[in-house]
Amino acid sequence: MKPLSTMQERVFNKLRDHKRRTGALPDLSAFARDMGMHYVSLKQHLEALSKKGYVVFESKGRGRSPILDFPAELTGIPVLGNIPAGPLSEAIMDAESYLPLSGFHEDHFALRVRGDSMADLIQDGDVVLFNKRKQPERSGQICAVRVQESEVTLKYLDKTPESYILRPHNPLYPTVEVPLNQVTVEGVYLGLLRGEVLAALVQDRTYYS
Amino acid sequence: MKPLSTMQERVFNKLRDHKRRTGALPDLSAFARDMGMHYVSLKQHLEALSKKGYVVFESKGRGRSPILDFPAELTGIPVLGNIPAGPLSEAIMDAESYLPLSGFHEDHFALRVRGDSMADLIQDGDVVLFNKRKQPERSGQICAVRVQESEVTLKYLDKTPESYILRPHNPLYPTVEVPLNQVTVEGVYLGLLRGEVLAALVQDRTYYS
DNA sequence: ACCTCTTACTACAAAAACTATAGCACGTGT
DNA sequence: ACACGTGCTATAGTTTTTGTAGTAAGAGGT
Repeated sequence: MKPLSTMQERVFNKLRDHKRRTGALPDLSAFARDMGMHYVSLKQHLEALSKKGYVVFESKGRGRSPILDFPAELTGIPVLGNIPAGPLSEAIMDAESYLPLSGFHEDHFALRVRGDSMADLIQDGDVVLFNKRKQPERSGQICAVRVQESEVTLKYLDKTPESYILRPHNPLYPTVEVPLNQVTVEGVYLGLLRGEVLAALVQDRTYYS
Repeated sequence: MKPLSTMQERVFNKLRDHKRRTGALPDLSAFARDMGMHYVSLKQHLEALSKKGYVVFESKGRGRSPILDFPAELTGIPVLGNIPAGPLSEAIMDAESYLPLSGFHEDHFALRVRGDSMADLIQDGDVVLFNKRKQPERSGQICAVRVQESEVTLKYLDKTPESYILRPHNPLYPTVEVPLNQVTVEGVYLGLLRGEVLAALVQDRTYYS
């Protein structure tokens, strides 16, 4: 992503603050006044931000309110198809879609579950929401864990002084014990979505007249 | 809910159509042209609709775009705490909250599940989405069913020539067979939400400047 | 020296939205 | 019969936002 100039970054930050405070985005004129900046200057900055992909900005003509918003990649929670070997940040780069869940964002990601190691609690195809910053504090929390360099899997996680115990919900799968240093906790379970709910949320946000 | 006059209803329907077609709501002027109606007339109709609770309409002053939207009760899916005895339509009246899931609406409702008859597939506290118009077409679909005048429960539903078989997922609960005329299928399972996802969606929509 | 990007301004034009006011038509109540 | 309110429509004028065009100065790279 292209770097921002000083003013562009100030505009972008103020815009993000406004969205957090009020939930919506301001008028251009009001916003320009707020920034102590001329309307035309602000517009130029927004056009630059739009060209660089930081905002969605689309003028609609004289007198008409323009479209101004953040792109889904910046406000939605990334939904990952599967998490292959490699760092999590890389998988987040090519998310298959984004969930527009306000309140969450920076510390969260979602995973479309493959397999049934947590069945029947979590089904194949469910989209599970995780916090990627927190470490599990209680024993028995569901976590997205990576053993050494393998794929990420979903398990109940128990901690002993020198190892993690990875416990599936499905009794057909084995419980395994792994030394602490071989385990990376990629995220702590927060909730899930199943079925047609997904289609309603994972809409690409298209903009209309 | 107060009745609408001829013109008010036409405005309301056209507004709903526009929202369905384009996803957003139109400018007042453009919309008035579309209706072959004067701007001021349209505004009066919208004010009347607003007073009767059919739309949210808030003027912001000259030159400023007004706020125009449907209230959550009309676009969101009602989430029912529990479904007591009595008709479903009555329970929908006092929904505890609404899920803003675009695409769905009129034929759907959600239920906050109590009990664990479908555990571990569906947990206590999950919010399950249903279609209330469709009847189950395949055997073994999960449905919200009411036996005679009792509370609504969640079960797998199988149909025989003269009875329904209500099968729980949890083996601790009994499978029961009930004559056709004693069973009402209130809804067919579509999907579910679990955990903190709910807090992010079930926000009351407040409107800002 | 030349070009591009960033930043900023002035002046003007177009559209949307609001206000005030007024004219009909159609009831209801007195 | 009359006044009154309600629903619906329209005209004229005001304010605000938004957009367009053109100008200009400074930074940085080629």
